[in-house]
Amino acid sequence: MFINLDFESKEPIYVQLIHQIIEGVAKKKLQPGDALPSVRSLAADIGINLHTVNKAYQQLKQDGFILIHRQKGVVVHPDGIPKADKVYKSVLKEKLHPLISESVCRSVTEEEFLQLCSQLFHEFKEETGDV
Amino acid sequence: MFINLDFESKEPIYVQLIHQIIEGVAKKKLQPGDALPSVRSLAADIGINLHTVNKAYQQLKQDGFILIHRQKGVVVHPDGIPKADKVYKSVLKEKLHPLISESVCRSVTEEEFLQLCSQLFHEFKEETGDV
DNA sequence: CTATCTGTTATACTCTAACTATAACAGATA
DNA sequence: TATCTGTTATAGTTAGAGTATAACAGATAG
Repeated sequence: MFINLDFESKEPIYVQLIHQIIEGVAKKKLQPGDALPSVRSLAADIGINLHTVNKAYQQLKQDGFILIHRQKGVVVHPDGIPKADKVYKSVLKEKLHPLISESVCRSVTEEEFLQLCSQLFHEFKEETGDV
Repeated sequence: MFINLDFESKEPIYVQLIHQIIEGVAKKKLQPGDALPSVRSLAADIGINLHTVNKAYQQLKQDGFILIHRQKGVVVHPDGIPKADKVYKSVLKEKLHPLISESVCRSVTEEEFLQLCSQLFHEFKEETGDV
């Protein structure tokens, strides 16, 4: 796998895991239907406990990113990732709020901020291995 | 004060405090030189411990938002808030990254995302009591 | 001078989240 | 039957968040 954790980070391991898997989906390294490692093998691979991996998987399942067949294993959701709904957008807004508020204080212009976001968006499009 | 905390939130109280004060500065409810309540009075006002307020203040001081005169009290930094430097922008980027990556997965278009940010930026300009 | 305000520091305690360590269970499959 | 899957349960450690007191040092108002 392409998982790369920072054990010194204040960001919990299972959150880092979630982010990296989502990033994998965004960059299409992981496509709908693709299999993910079992909780045990991924845990062993990274050198962490299986419960930590399981916690990440449960969260990803809850958010509609993956399907977990009891004996078949874990799979990126075959129907694709659920589109953003109002709840998601509301949460997104709450997460953006403090970032923008501090940016305003630090004299980051709206243009500059949007440009940064735009740049990040393009990071995904570039690495797309579209058919 | 305009402080409004959610004690049920997973977001630590001191972080909420930091965000709200920064938001106050961004909306110019708090201007450079303005006095902030003492750790004790704010703590009593909100109904929390003075150490929790102090933790928030220390962080804000570290980030250049406020000045703390040992006996005079706490003041919004008279010279204004330090402009965004490379470190800040790098951290900002790291915080935006997972948000954008999930948005991409959920089919939020770049335009839609930028529009949301833009909207948040305008929230601050609107409430500005500029001279 | 004294009382009272400020931030600061120190100690100690509770509670929760994160993470680990084992173990066991149940269903599928080779 | 052995082995793989996810799942559940129990138990332990560690760190962060928050609280509770107390005390110190400098400034200031009475």
